[in-house]
Amino acid sequence: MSRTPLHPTREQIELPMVLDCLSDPIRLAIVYQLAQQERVSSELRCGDFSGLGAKSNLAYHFAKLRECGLMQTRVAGTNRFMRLRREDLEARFPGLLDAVIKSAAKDAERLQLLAGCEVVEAD
Amino acid sequence: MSRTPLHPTREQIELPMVLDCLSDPIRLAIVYQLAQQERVSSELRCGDFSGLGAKSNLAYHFAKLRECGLMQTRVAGTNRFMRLRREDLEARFPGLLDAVIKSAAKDAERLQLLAGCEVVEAD
DNA sequence: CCTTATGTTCAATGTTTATTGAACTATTGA
DNA sequence: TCAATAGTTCAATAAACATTGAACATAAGG
Repeated sequence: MSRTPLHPTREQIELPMVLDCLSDPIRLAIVYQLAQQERVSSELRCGDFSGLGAKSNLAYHFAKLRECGLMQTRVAGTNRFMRLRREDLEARFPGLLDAVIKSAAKDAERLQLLAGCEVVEAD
Repeated sequence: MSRTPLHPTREQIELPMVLDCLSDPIRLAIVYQLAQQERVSSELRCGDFSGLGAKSNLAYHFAKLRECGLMQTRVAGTNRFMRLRREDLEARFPGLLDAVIKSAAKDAERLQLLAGCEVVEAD
């Protein structure tokens, strides 16, 4: 397995790529779940999203989320911890991420955003 | 030419479709141009976007923008007038459209948003 | 009428996309 | 050292997408 993957710099983050990333229901669910969890911890493992699909498909979506600058991946042992790049996104596109997450929250059931993912309390 | 095309009701507007629509550079440019023009007039003709591509390709993008609920089309003679469905979008996804348009404005040159479209003063 | 202007629709093309299962890599812990 | 765990990568597939030009429909103006 390669080392920690490449991420775009803040300046390299592009609006169309970000919007396209967020337009996929699975990726939107990943981002939403990360945002929900933020009050508890800013990071989640890949495995915490297993309710959203098969491992290899999730890896594909994780890669897209990384490439467009929405997420950071940190390697720790056999785990990868993901977090939203809130500050970078806020710097590039003020208010955008929040607006999307709030919009998603409004439609949470319609979007089946929480399919199979109980939000776990940190210990 | 068929009569005024179908538009989704406010409640039928879906977040992923809206984001996907806005993720295409040409459609983003159309929305941006409509938003810029709003201070002068809330409507633009299809032909006003001819700087963005070939007619048939634009018609394709117009259809997408209509189907996802971002635009309204009004038929008047041989012209079609388009306007942003601001109120419906604000009701469904508060703050989202503004955040996207502001983000686009920030990157206007990078996105080549105004390619071939001088904003015309109303008379 | 006939012509012109405005858009849409259609068919064809090539590209990108999401999804799957299998193979692979790397790390942990027994 | 061996097995189990966590993720990624690859190849294959089917579906969706953007783009083009030609054909079409409709309305306006001479």
